[in-house]
Amino acid sequence: MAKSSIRATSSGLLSFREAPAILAALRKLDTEADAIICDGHGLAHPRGFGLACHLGVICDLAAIGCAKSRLVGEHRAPGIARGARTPLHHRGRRVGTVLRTRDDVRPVYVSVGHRIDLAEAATLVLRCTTRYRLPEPTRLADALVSRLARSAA
DNA sequence: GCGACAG
DNA sequence: ATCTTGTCGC
Repeated sequence: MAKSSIRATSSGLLSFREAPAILAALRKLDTEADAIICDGHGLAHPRGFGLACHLGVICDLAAIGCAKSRLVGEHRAPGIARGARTPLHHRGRRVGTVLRTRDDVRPVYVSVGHRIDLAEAATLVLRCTTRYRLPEPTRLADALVSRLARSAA
């Protein structure tokens, strides 16, 4: 698909593409989830309601957005050390935290999804990133998907 | 009006 | 996201 046409107009609609599959997967879990760490944004969104918000409200669970890149907002560069952070603002509002999860790696964009505040969200992300840039749950999911994609070929 | 734009 | 080449570090 051309990167310019449909992709451009569908920006900010990640929820509508991925939420159905994610919800189906959550229903298959043997154990009940306590919180959801999303590979995408929460409040740091064009309409203030990203994937993490959708999933949190629908599942009535704590949810946080932990995106690999910026969608909206402005910020300064956080310090170079793990744990360093800087606020993300959009339209005069604090919508997230740009957090360095490892020394000298690109920071992640943390934002509130549902039933959790920004400080707690950042803390949880840090607790899940003792070893890699992205939260362990996200890494495990990515690894599983690429493994399945490989075996499907 | 044009470009930017989570994964 | 997906693909691909090249480099870096444990």
